[in-house]
Amino acid sequence: MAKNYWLMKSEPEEVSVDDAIAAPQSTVAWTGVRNYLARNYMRDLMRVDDGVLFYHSSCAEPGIVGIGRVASTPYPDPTQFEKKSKYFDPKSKKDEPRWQLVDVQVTRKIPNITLAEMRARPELADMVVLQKGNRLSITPVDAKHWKAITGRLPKG
DNA sequence: GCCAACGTTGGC
DNA sequence: GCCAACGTTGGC
Repeated sequence: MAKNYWLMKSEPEEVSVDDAIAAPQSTVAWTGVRNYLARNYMRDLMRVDDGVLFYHSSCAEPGIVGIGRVASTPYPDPTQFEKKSKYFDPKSKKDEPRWQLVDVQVTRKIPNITLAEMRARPELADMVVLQKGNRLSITPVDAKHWKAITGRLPKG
């Protein structure tokens, strides 16, 4: 089965690429997704070893700051059951969890490919994340876009 | 802080 | 099932 590729947004004030790299195995559980389409991508379409573009959002310089991989099969997001969490979902049942997530492992940090830089590159113009009105925190990435982005990174 | 875009909720 | 109101995202 061919690999799929994904762009996953994280607010650096919550989980930055450095936070992820500092975590055990440089791996973090992708908690807090509360959008059904984004959930469905994780639950139904992601496979272990799919490629991940780690994106910083809601910050001074939004952009792609790391490369990673899907590091687990889907499982229930624990924060949906934590009453003190801002991601608590009172409608979710333990025996029928509403929100699923995957683990993401960051394999390397890269110099920020900013949103402005992405928009300036014609070969990236039809990336889902760049489309007008897109707000999804997880979007699929075409293999051609993955190659265009990862194919011209500095060594390291 | 503003606001465009879009998802969710709830009354009917 | 419709749709107005409301909430959230996220760039600027």
